[in-house]
Amino acid sequence: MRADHLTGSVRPGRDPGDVDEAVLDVVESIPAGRVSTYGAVGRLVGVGPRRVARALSQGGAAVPWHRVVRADGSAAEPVRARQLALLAAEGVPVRRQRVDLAAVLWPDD
DNA sequence: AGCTTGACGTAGA
DNA sequence: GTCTACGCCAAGC
Repeated sequence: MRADHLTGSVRPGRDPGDVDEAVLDVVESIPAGRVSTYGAVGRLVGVGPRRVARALSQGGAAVPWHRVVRADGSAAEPVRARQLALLAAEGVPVRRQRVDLAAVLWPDD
């Protein structure tokens, strides 16, 4: 349980921590060799894409964050080079710094 | 309290 | 095909 000691208490339904947890859980479930997008993950979890990005920048170290790219297949700038390298190492088709989402987008089936 | 920033997305030029 | 503008939503100052 979350002891929200001081900060404006918790509201029923979804605590921020739970949302982040849900996002990380989805990202963790992305199969190797497949790639998803911030928007797709956000849709599965029920939050906006920026919330997904925020969650990854925060606790992405614990999940395969490199399997999440932008809607157009490009990688976020702060991690661009590293992400593309990791994806290429998994056999993900990358064309001129953009992932071929048509081939590896998850979920798609 | 308001303003700025950010691992985004979509639409229009 | 690329670039710009605007919307979203939460965190940080």
